Amino acid sequence: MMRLKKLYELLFNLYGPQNWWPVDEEYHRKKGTDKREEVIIGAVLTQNTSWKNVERALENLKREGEFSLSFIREVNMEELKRLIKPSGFYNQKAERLKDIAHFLNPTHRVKTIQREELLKVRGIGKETADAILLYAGDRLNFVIDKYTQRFVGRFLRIRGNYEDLKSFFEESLPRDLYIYKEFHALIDEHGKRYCRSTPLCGECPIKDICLSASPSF
DNA sequence: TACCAGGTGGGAA
DNA sequence: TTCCCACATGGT
Repeated sequence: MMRLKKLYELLFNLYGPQNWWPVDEEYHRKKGTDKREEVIIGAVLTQNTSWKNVERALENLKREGEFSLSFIREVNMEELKRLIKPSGFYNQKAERLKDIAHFLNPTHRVKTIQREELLKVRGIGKETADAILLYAGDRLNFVIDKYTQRFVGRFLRIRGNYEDLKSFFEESLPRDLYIYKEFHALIDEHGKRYCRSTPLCGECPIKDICLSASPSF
């Protein structure tokens, strides 16, 4: 079986660095806000939503509000819903953002918070928790999403639940933050281009190493 | 028109 | 435990 690290290198050579998580560095420099809070807000807004729609919501927040948890805490609920509306599921997401913003107050710093604590917050599931820990907290937590499950299912014939796959990646890869961040983003990029739910295997540039001749999911 | 997108929580089986 | 559904906007 092709080693995971080799697969990472293959995708990296194919697509180049993805530089996730995208944040507006200049905005945070000027405003003196914490870019990690933009990651947290984006992680909730992107739940089952295309990033394009999340960007619209983030633009609204930038224009009429602020990328900060203190803003989320203070803003009126109806106003928050209006701002994040383009990202869909805005009723739930507004409530979740409020919950998270109150939970991640200054006594709970992202750099030291435990995964189990994050998972207790309503609206933070495993994927969102790991995305926050990895991209906002620089913690070695590999993020598993639908693309990742599809990818290892097809390319490596490996299936399992969230924790199984997370352990597989974490035990197989070097403990390197850059690789964790890039590999997850690269898998998503490949998933968007070719390894879709209805895959474009004929056009896939790495179909030769795929173990799935007839993808079933 | 139908499907999908950087998921989660809750209830039924 | 596993499966199914609601949650909602916007692109293809």
